[in-house]
Amino acid sequence: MRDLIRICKSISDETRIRIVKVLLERKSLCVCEIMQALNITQTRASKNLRILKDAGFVLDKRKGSWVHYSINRKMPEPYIKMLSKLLKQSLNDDEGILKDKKRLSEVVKLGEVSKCKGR
Amino acid sequence: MRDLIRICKSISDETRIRIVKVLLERKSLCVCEIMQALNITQTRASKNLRILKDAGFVLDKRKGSWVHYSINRKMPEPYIKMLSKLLKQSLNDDEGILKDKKRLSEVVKLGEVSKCKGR
DNA sequence: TTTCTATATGCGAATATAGGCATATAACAT
DNA sequence: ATGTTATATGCCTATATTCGCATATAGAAA
Repeated sequence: MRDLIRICKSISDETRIRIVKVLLERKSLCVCEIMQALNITQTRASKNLRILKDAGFVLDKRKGSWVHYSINRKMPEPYIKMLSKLLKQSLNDDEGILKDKKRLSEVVKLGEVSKCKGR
Repeated sequence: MRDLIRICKSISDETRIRIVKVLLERKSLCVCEIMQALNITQTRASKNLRILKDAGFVLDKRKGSWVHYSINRKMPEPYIKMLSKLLKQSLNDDEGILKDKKRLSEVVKLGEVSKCKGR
């Protein structure tokens, strides 16, 4: 019960839904790519990623200075699996989500030198 | 986005998950049956039912003095449909849920004259 | 070492949520 | 009409959540 509630709460927030939606677009993203894609502060990105991680929704992997986050596609709990699927099907016409994806493609494509020189 | 968040929030609470789980056991239940099954106050039952109703998870139907609530199985939003399915598969071994179901079967079977003379 | 860059986190303020008590409303019975 | 039962809701308090600021930590580079 506790787990289920934690998981549901983790996607009951607009910022975190947006994070999941951009993560579903790529194999993995580092925090600075996510904050640029969503146009949010670093604190906000980090804290919400922590919540998604604690829920089991995303995995993190340190690579030097960068931490790469990815959707947990390996051995997710059944709840996570179903909800990832739900989110994958959802909001694909949403204005805000489309903007995030657009910014994401720009950030990842151009490297965006000012921040995140990781690519 | 707003709808999705409202729906996820509606099942991010133990009381409401318990309500959905007992409602999944029957065609419909009135408020007093639900409050007895979960052993909670009337206020708590009513308020949480309202939240589930606003999310589109449950339907209500007045029958005289009683209001019968049921899972929205007719034309639920895709989100609701998937999440109902998820909840149907979930927590079937959960101690608390089993207790709720046990109390439910007693309440509905015996009529429990002290409250809810609706049956 | 010091100095960057990337990320995490403690604290505090604003806001949201849950649930109790009292009360309101609705339907029915007398 | 009055009373009784079922349900809903306004107000209040306790608790939780979100997020910004400042700061801490971690790794790479100089």
